[in-house]
Amino acid sequence: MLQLDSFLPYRLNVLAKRVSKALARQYEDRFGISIPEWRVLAILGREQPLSSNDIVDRSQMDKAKVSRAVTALVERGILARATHPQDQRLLRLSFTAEGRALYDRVAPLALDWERDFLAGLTAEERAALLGLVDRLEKRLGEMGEG
Amino acid sequence: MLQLDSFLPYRLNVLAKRVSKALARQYEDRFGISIPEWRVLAILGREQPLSSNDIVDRSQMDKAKVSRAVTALVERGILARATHPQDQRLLRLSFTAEGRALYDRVAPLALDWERDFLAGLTAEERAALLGLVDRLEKRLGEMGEG
DNA sequence: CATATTTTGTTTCACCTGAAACGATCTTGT
DNA sequence: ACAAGATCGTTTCAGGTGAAACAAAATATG
Repeated sequence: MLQLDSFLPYRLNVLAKRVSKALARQYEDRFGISIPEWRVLAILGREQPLSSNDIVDRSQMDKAKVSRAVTALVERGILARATHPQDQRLLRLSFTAEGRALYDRVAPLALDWERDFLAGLTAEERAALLGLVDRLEKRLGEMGEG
Repeated sequence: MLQLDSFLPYRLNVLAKRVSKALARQYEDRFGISIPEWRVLAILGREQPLSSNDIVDRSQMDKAKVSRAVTALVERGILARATHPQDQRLLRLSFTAEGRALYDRVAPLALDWERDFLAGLTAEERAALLGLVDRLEKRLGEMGEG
């Protein structure tokens, strides 16, 4: 018998969607950034420059979505889009000065929200949760799911 | 510094999306059921009859999405849509015989997939994960998200 | 009672999404 | 060097999405 309360795919989806929406409220209106745009920024905040494909790999977004988010961010002067010297198919995406400044304002907001969200968990519980997420991702890989 | 690897909103979203897609592969082609339709079935599988609003509450889908999924399932003869005798605004949704038969074939598929997916976790880890999801959902409620 | 307000589910509309087609570039094999 | 094929990112297009407007029905208020 399928018990939805304990059916993990269902529970994960509901939780993830609520978290995404709640977090988006922190930056959408204030900075005019969509969820896909925020994801691009978050990934570039860690590592730069990256190609669109790199972002696709790291974000699990499809390449059309990444392309649109990148285009919007470039048009707003937040990202610089250069081409790779050795391979002109590849973009080399990085923050402009303005983009870096924006990221430096948005990222703390996101981290603050996360801290508040996780306030009820101990450090051990947080680590355990991340560890479980890691293992489940790995399991998906083993199962041949992308 | 925002470390995306340990940023839970990001990790949850990537995981949930992959899980949803992988699971959807189990039933989409074989039974012609979309993800929202499957969710409606899963909820009705546990409790019947329900109104559309009940399904909205239990699924975190918006009411337009539920309305469309229900309409499609009714048109396919999978759900019966009766009106409540005391309140004619309310639908009383339940499986037809065909719908019950379909559910009885799809649900085991979903459970099998989940079992395979969770094969690497001990029973304790699974319980811990569900417990954490519960608490995070509750936390979102406290934060006024929904 | 009469009317205002609320609740339920559908529909509209502008936007988002992703699979597939595409042009451009690079790589492989001969 | 050349053709065939792969890879990268953009664009197209058919369909999905959700906020808001809506109609129908119930409830609350004076």
